[in-house]
This record gives sequence, structure tokens and C-alpha cells, in this order.
Amino acid sequence: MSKKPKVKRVVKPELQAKGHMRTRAAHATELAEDYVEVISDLLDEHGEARVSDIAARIGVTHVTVTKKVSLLARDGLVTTKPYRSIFLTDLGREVARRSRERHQIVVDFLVKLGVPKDAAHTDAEGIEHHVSSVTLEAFKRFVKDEVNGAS
Amino acid sequence: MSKKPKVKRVVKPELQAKGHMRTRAAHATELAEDYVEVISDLLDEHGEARVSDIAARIGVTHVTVTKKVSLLARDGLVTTKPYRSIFLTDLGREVARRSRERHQIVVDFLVKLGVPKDAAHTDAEGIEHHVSSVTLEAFKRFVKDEVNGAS
DNA sequence: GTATATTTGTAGCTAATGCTAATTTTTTTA
DNA sequence: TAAAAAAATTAGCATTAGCTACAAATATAC
Ligand SMILES: [Mn+2]
Ligand SMILES: [Mn+2]
Ligand SMILES: [Mn+2]
Ligand SMILES: [Mn+2]
Repeated sequence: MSKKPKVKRVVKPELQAKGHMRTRAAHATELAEDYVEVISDLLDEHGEARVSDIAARIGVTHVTVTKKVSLLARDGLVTTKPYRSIFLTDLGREVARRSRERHQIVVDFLVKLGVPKDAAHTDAEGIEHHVSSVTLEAFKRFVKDEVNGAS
Repeated sequence: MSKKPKVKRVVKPELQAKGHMRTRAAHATELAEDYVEVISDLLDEHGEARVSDIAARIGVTHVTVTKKVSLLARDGLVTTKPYRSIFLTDLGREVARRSRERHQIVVDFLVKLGVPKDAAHTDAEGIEHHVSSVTLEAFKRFVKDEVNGAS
């Protein structure tokens, strides 16, 4: 009985580095995306987005939200007034729209693949930020394609 | 022409928070996983894992590597001696093995789905850390399943 | 064997994400 | 309307990840 063949899978260092750099870039923006998505949802559902509600949906303390929101304001994604609801700028709305759309595609994709709904939602929250446009297109195709439906 | 139907997709706050908390948990460990994976590769290929080679593959400066490696040592994943190669502990080897395996499954999955190789590698580097065991199983199934091959 | 080049380490900085504790403001209730 | 409850802010702390600039050690070349 021979040892596992162990496939030679040598990748060029620069290419590998590219992957890690892209991952870091994604991490630099993903939290902002999640926040504006949540804020957008709250605005749709309740007409306002309050710090405590955002905190409940992101799973952090309200202090963490306050701090992040001030960075979002600095970056032009939201507008704030002390003790008042947070609102989205045009840019914030656009980012939210795209994030929500991508999020939904990832969830639908995982569900169609056979992942249970709960896990699909949980995993999608992380996966969504690392899906390039070409991969997103592949996900879309798979969701649309009747061939891959539950047979 | 009516506006888009806009599906009501209201998720319970706690469930949504769970997703974000899982994402944060993943981010807390993923960098360590990528480092030990790279270190393991270097040890296999060259018999030693040097700071500068790790830096080239992760795409950061050697200073960043030195600092992270000392945290990895603190956490029992690697052993170090000044100006010498870095080696893996038993735990480090185990983490590397699992990470590499999962990484490969994600890459194979994306490729089988029709994502170009370069994008598959790049995206996998981020996606891998957010794939739960049930989703990983779904990926494996899809890769094995002849039905989904290029027709 | 010395000089040079490469590699590794250290010091010190910025920025982000998270927290608890204490304060202030707003909202609700009595 | 005054007291109590809820919500938001501020201050201050810890941790991590990244960087540049500089110093020390190791490896290579002559
Ligand atoms: Mn997300
Ligand atoms: Mn991530
Ligand atoms: Mn990775
Ligand atoms: Mn990896």
C-alpha cells in the first residue's frame, strides 16, 4: 500500500499572494457593506435605523455600532445626527442595493446546491464578500439552470 | 409596468446576528490557517519555511510575518528560533492539513462550476474560511457528481 | 577572511474592531 | 410634569494587522 500520491500543486508565489491580498481588500470593505445592508433593511421595515436595532442584527454592542457608524459617515455612506436615526446617502443606498442583491444570490445558490436554509444564511454572510463578479455570474447561472434543480 | 415585487425577506434579528458572529469568528482564525498552510507548503517544498518566503506568498512585508509568527508560536501552532526556519507543531500540522484539504475542495468546486482557474484560486482564498461543514459536504458532492460535469 | 548582500529582528507608528463603565439625552410612564 | 426606563454617546482599554525606518545577524562573494 503506497502513500497518497500527493498531487504537485505548486502555485506561483505572486499569484498566491494575489489571493491573500484580495481577501484583505474584501475584509476592508465587508463590514461597511453589512452595516449599510442592515441599515437599509431597517429603513425599509421601520422608516428609521437606530443604533440599538443595528446592534441586535449585527450581534455587537451598541457602542461598537456608534463607532462604526461614525466611520461610515466619514466615508460618505450614511448621515447622522446625535440621538437620531441613521440614514443612507445616495452612495450608501447604492452600496446597500448591490450588497443585498449579491447576498441574495449567494443564499439562493447555496440553497439550490442543497445546503439547509439556516446554514445557507449563516455561510452566505461570510462568503458573499469574497465572490468575484465572474464567480457571481456562475452562481447566477447555476440558480437559473433548471438542470441542477432537486431532481 | 409595476415596480419589482420586492420579496418580503424578513429574518429574525438573532438569526441574522448569528451569521455575522460566525463571520467574525472565522476572521479571528483564518489568518492563522493561511499562515500554517503556507508554512506547511514551504516545508514540503524546501524543507524550511523562512520569513521572507512566507511574506512573498502572503503578500505582506517580512515585518508583518515576524509579528504574526510570534502570535502563532504563542498559540502553539509553530516553533521558532531567532534567524532560523519556522516549523510546525503537531497542532500546526493538523490545522494545515485540514485547511489545505478544505482549500482544495473549494478550488475544485469553483472550477467544476465553471469559474476560470485564476479567479477560482483567488476567490477560494477568502471563501474557504466561511464554509461550514455541511456546505463543504455539498461542495464535495457536487465535485464528485458526474452529472454536473462540463457537458 | 573580509566586505557585501540578504535576511531577520526591533522600535514605533496608524488604523480598525471589539469591549466595559460611566454619562447624557430622549422617551415613556405614572 | 416629574420619575423611571431606554437609548445613545463618550472615555478608555485591549488586541490585531499592517506599515516604514533602522539595527543586527547570517550568508554569499571576492
Ligand atoms: Mn456579510
Ligand atoms: Mn472573510
Ligand atoms: Mn484563505
Ligand atoms: Mn488557503
